Amino acid sequence: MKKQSKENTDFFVRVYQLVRKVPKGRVTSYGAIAASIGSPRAARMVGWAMNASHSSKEYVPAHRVVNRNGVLTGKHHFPSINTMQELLEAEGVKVVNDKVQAFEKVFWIPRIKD
DNA sequence: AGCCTGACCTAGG
DNA sequence: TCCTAGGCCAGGC
Repeated sequence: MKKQSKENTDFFVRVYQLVRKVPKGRVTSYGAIAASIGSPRAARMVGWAMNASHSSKEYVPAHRVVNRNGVLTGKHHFPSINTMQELLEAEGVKVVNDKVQAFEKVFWIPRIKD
């Protein structure tokens, strides 16, 4: 079953919808998202999708997406390198040295099923 | 159609 | 423990 629904949402779109489901004050990892969409090895693509997220009409909380180490690897891609951290802190996520504190606790496991 | 890039992840030295 | 190398998938040129 290669093709799924006619919607056949592109890889990017799938990521966007999933990231949008990330609750405030929580973060997730690229690999987790990739795995949730069915491509655990496409973690890189997730980041790429984030880069194109600005293309998405809907708002995508890319700041809630970090790498497996809980480090804000994508902070450099934000308007300001401090934007990502401030956004997270504004949501209650503590970030120190560009790294999410209590990452395990704030880590949110994405799931397609609502 | 082929080569390069990228906000990652895992493994080996 | 830090550094290097490879694989991975999709998009851009």
